[in-house]
Amino acid sequence: MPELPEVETVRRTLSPILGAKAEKVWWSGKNLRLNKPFDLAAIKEASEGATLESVDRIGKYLILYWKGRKQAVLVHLGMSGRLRYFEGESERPKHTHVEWSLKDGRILRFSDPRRFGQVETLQRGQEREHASLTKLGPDPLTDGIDPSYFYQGCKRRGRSIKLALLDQSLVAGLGNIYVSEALWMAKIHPTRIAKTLSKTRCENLRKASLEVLDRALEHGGTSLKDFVSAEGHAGEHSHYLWVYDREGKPCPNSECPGVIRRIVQQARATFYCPRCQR
DNA sequence: AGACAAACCTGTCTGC
DNA sequence: TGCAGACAGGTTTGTC
Repeated sequence: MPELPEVETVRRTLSPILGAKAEKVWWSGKNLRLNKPFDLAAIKEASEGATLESVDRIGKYLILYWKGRKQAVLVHLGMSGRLRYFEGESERPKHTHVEWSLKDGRILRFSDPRRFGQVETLQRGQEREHASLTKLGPDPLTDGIDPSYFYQGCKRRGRSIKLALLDQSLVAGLGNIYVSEALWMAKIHPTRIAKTLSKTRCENLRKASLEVLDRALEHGGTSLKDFVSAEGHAGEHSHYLWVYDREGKPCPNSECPGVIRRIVQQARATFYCPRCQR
């Protein structure tokens, strides 16, 4: 489901529960990503009895900081994960895996049908040292993307630009939807080898990536299916997508007579205009 | 380094 | 209506 704009939307919409105290942590008993053993004791140690102080985001990862705790809670939504709060008593939705009962009566829940998500702990102040975050590139929103870093990064990659952007090591946060969108905006063909891009075209792509993420964020993210904010609202950006999931439709560039095509790269769908992307 | 496949898991949609 | 198969927003792991 969620790429950077969706995860950032969740982060922002969690603000109403900042300052709330977690009374009790509940776990479904099922493991999450890669069936790694879920460490309930660690999650309790990081959050139970503590006040939610802040929520940060790096790439597609959320970090929940609880007051006075050395460990923070790291959350990744995978494909179908949701992190949202509920007002008062309510029936536990299917596929809920972690639940924080808050002292004010609300409940924070992580649910994830496919269980590709992740909930674990990491050391406060050493976030980037955590195994999941160590290989991530800069976060486009909080770190920005330095033009020469981005150009040099492309220069070092001998694979297609689609795959280079999808890999989180160059830039953290772009996923399958927004990579297609950014490449369309920059008029770059998805199979083009990253290192063959000129400095100018890299710069266009860098700017396009930032703009695509900003635009999606303004619309509260893209909900193709599962995604909802922490308040339970779907995002509106699916109505504004240029190429993603639009195979056979005309290129949104009114000057261009092209038709959107779908190809598969590394077992993942890519959408592009064969006419204006080179 | 990178290509490629498979793995993790469930839900939903398509075609016969 | 039923069933098999394909596919889905992500990441990791292993082999070549």
